[in-house]
Amino acid sequence: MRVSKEKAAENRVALLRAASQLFRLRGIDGVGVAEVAKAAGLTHGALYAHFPSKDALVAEAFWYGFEKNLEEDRAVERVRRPSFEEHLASFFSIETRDRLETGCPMTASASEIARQGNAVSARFADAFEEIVTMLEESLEGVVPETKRRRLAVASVAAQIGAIAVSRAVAKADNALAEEVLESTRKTISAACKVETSGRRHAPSAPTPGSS
Amino acid sequence: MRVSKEKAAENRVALLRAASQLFRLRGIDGVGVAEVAKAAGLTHGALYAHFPSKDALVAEAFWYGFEKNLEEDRAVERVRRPSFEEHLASFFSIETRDRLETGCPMTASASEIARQGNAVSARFADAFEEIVTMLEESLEGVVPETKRRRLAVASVAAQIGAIAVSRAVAKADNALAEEVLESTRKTISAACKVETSGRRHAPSAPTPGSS
DNA sequence: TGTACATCAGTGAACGCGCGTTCACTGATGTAC
DNA sequence: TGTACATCAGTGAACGCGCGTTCACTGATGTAC
Repeated sequence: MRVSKEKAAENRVALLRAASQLFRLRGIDGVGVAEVAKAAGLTHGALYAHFPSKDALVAEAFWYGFEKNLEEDRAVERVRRPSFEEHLASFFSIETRDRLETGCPMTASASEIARQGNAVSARFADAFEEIVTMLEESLEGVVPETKRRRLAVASVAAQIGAIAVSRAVAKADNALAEEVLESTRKTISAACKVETSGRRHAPSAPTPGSS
Repeated sequence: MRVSKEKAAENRVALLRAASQLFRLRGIDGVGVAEVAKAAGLTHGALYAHFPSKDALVAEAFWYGFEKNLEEDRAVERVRRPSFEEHLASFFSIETRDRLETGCPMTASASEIARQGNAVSARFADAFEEIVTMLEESLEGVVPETKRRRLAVASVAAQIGAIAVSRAVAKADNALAEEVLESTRKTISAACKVETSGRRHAPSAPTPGSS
């Protein structure tokens, strides 16, 4: 039976949320459309009233999950912009690693995205750029302008790797899983410091004392 | 019909090679046992004479692919041990990124491994440690002993992330894909240098001049 | 060395199951009068 | 405002297909005598 426009819009969001979480948790190939629809409180047929194919659902669900994560970060930023070091502490935390189904889809599905179509690849690239921009802003006044983007790009790539590795080895060797996060964080932090030391660069912002 | 012991052993290796390459290329959930068997020149039934389940095949195929890659590196090392910078140049190269089905299974399947069982997780942890040890050796005489492992762990984690990201965005934005590799390599290299500068550490080895 | 026979790697049909997608149908919604 | 009706989100059966796994069978291999 037909439902109201508002209800239909709600159902669409419910489908995206369910798809997004399930894909992160069990992989894109590991979840069927029927399960996504059921988790959203619908039958599989209804899904095709909202998305033309599973591929289309994957692309939109990836973007939905990414935006939800970024919104949280932006909400934090409205209160106070976190420093680069604070971003790193969050990126490489055990909490981030253990938040699989609600965490960043880039990290949860990194190696699977390479096998998806152009639409998903483009969404991934956009998402990557957005996170890089956020990190670049946190480096203003800390690192010379010419180095900021390079450090931000490397930080995001390293984070995606460290979280994926930490999740992969966690079942077999939790100590190693934690070491990977901490070692990568420290190393990126050190790379940031080497770009900072020995020059004056930013207009006026002070370099905050970091451990 | 029964085959000779030698032929059976060859078939087992053919199954592992086919499984290993197909899983890297199209994902663990994206390849069925029948396709693996066919690629090895057998029928699916034969696969179960060698492996009790697909799960067992996955774990063994992962290790097979990893060992094949490590053997190549060891062959190179027998001629001349590459420097840390040379390892980085290889880790973050476009050639490495484009070698999906014969490249390191850790990189090809990073985010999928987290969803596999304990056996695969343990194999991943072992593989990670082996690569870290290789990198640590290349840092002897370059970086103080206490920092070597930290840098090696971070380098491998960062490489896995950078390659995964580069593959994910390549279809949509190849310039970004190349930037990710280069930026991450430079940043890890900088982190290595900051640990080197301003101290004497290694017994007697000279620090090679690197660009 | 030659013969008889047990072994077992490999074959291919069959199992139940879930996959992505289609479609005739339902019935509340939203609109035209 | 009340009535008639077109719209379309959602239902659920059905489609062909491939999945992982099992198993009766085959026949060359390897072994015991």
